[in-house]
Amino acid sequence: MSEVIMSEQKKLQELMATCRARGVSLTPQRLGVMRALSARRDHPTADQLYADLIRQLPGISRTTVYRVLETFVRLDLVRKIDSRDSKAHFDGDTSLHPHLVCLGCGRVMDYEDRSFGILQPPEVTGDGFRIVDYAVTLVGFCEDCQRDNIDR
Amino acid sequence: MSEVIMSEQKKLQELMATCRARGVSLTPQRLGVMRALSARRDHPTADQLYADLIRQLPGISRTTVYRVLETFVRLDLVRKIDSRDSKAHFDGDTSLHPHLVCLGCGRVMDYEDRSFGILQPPEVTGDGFRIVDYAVTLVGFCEDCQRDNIDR
DNA sequence: CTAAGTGCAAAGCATTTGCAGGCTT
DNA sequence: AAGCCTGCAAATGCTTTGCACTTAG
Repeated sequence: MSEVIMSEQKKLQELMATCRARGVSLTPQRLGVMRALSARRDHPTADQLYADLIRQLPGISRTTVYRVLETFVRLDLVRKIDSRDSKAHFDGDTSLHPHLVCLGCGRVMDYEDRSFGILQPPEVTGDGFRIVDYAVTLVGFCEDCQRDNIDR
Repeated sequence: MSEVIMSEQKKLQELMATCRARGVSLTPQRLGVMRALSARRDHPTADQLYADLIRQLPGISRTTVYRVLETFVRLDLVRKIDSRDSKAHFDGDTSLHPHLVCLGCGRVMDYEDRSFGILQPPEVTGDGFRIVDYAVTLVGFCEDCQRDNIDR
């Protein structure tokens, strides 16, 4: 728990610093989205964040959540993750680490071993493709979905 | 070129064998989709395949392309790939290998070194997540998109 | 023959956009 | 005050679905 709180505080400070440095407004919506994202240890979709936020920030719109997340990605505060459920998921931890994607419920989580799948791709491949990033995704079924036997 | 032809032939034979074995119909549409997919060495979207097919199989519908691909995935003839462009891409090679995803044009291709990123994830993680598959995706810009300087 | 497969049109979702009004700096 | 942000509603784009017709086996 203290870990989550810690990173939440740190993340909010990072947001404030970045807004100042990059000259973007620090709005209650942006603060709220960052807080909502940091409060979870899974990697939620825009809509899940909207559902979380509507309680604390009544009147916030889905559109704003999408736009704020887009801004955060542009500012390198948040990483957008491709999942298998045709929804974008978001991770407040922008460092490179492997993810678990559940085929049952669509949840995206961190894999416990953060050093797993550390690769050294070349900057440029033999056919001239310039590599700027990579992702390692472990796919399967989370504990809950195994129990529920919802194997899709 | 002979490689592509080879794998196309092999793939069509695999399709026929699988249809027989699993009791599903071998329709011209299914044959066409498999041929269209095998004819490319990138990993196209359903819509790209539809565009390729409309010439050889006038009258084929987009819906059918989607449905045929879904069937192929179910029959393990084709693998569905998550990309970054919010479109599903399809790969006739179902074996595990790394992909290149271009942020410029959205193209998905094979990475030349097929043994790159071979990992040994555990069957079950410490928190009970059962791993059944994984993906290694290298993200960047293909040669064409570097030339065009379309860096989005 | 008959179940499986196809085509069409319409629906379904996640996400984006245009625009008018509101809020940060 | 000035422009960035937000909210609403409508639009977009990929994909799926309902239904009647067709075709493979």
